[in-house]
Amino acid sequence: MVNLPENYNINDYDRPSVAVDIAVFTIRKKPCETYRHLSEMSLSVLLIKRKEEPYKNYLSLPGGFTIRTETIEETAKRKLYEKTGVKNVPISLLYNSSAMGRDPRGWIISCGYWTLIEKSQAVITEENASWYDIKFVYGKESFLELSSETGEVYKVKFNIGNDIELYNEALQIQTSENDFIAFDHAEIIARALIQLRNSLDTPYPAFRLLPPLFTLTELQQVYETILDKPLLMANFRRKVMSYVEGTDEIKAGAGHRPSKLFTACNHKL
Amino acid sequence: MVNLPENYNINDYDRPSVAVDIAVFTIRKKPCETYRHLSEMSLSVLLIKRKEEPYKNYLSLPGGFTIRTETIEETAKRKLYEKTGVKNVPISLLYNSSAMGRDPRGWIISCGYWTLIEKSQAVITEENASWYDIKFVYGKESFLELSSETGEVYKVKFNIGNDIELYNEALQIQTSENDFIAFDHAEIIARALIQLRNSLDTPYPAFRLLPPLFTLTELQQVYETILDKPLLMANFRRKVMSYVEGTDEIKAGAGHRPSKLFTACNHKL
DNA sequence: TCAAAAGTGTTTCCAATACACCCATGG
DNA sequence: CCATGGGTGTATTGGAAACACTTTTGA
Repeated sequence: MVNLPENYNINDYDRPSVAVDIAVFTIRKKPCETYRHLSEMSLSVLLIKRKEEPYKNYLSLPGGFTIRTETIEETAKRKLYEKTGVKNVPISLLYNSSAMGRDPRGWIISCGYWTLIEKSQAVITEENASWYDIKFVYGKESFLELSSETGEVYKVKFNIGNDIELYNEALQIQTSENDFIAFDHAEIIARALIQLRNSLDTPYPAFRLLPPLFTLTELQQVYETILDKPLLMANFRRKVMSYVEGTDEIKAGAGHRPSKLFTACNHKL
Repeated sequence: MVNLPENYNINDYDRPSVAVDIAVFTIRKKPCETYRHLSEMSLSVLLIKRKEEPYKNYLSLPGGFTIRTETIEETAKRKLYEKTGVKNVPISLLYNSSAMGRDPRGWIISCGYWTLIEKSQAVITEENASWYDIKFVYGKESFLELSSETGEVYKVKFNIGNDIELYNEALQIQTSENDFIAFDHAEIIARALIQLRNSLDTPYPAFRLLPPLFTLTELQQVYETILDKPLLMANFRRKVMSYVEGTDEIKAGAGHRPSKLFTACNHKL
């Protein structure tokens, strides 16, 4: 039996607006260079050029405000559906962004999520939304590079400090010099990319970036694109072999030996 | 340059109250059985018997509402400080709980956190707050057992399904039969315990449950208590040796060979 | 014919595991 | 003395990494 306190009025208390922002990643194939070579892949994130203030014309993540009939995760999935047409995919919580002043409209906290979708499943209807290739560039000055098909290239400088005392990743995003990403979405993007990179213990996330039938080389390319480093084929195959199932189908006609097509399977041996 | 949209009024939109709830764990030593034996340890969680409606007299996690001058994490740390006097400890996000009807007072979402504190650092002033030993009990019917020093024993039934399709843990908490835990705090407690168990890749979390000087057997006992299984000493020592530093101090007078005292160190070799 | 990818086998190395053994204490 | 915990060494195992090798295709 649950009762309410007497004279309780929820409106007596100050309340924030609650929004979600979602970093949606996909894998795109670049055009083949020669008839022999496989097409390379690139990792891309969905960004929307804002048409409204605040941050008009800045790049932002898809998102929106939650409503009382939904859980926050349901809001994130609904927004994902509205922007991409993709349904029924898992979506992971990143962190809650709630620093004072993060949104000039007032007290608005944002729940940051990330997810992966197969590009062919997505229908991007919103005119201002498009895929931006994304990669970390390490060097004297590390940065995150976002590049559009139309040739725009944006750089987000960042520092990642591994503070063992805090037992989690301390990330500093520097966008003050060249502001082009709305709100604190640069940090959400960077954190999502770190999470994505750390998510490949099993190939399940990678399966979500590929069609139902795929070659093991395609799966390996997904890994190599996300991790940004080459892997040895023999070892990679041993690693994922227990998660995939061979089919009778063959992918041929590519200027070299045809390859067997595989499907994801849920029964790890 | 950031502008606001014209005629924008944040009060035009429906907003939830936002709260935090924190699962605070500690390790307690049970009394020694004989002069020879070491004292056993138990894992405990801090619970508060509510004095107010709703859920008056039910057990609940420490927590409270966020305010606009704090981040949500700062709210969680402030609430931790108010209930335990403990400051400057890391605190980890679990998940956001936001299902409709989770709080009878209205639209209230809760950000669930968890943390570890050393018992001797905590000063529990609130009269209705106390430590409850906690452990998973597996069997035909699995449940989570909470027991107080005064002899109260509460059981929370649960189902954990590993849904590979969702790539995360699906947890079903059943408290409908014997309701004694307020709100959805049973789920937060269970999820926090799962996170805690999965957090022992490195001994850093375990260090937070021990005083600055500890024996390797104490560290191993912390592991064994959290994981609820025995570990082999030789292997455990090799595993943690690169994370600890020996001191000249010795713990003697325990009815057996004295043991060296160690400290946590941050420079993993 | 041959470059490129598909696919397999072998060796090495490291870390987790299991287990055996000795040491030191104090009641 | 001896139960109990403190502490170390060694053999085994399994998986990751590195590398060598063969097969198959289509322009």
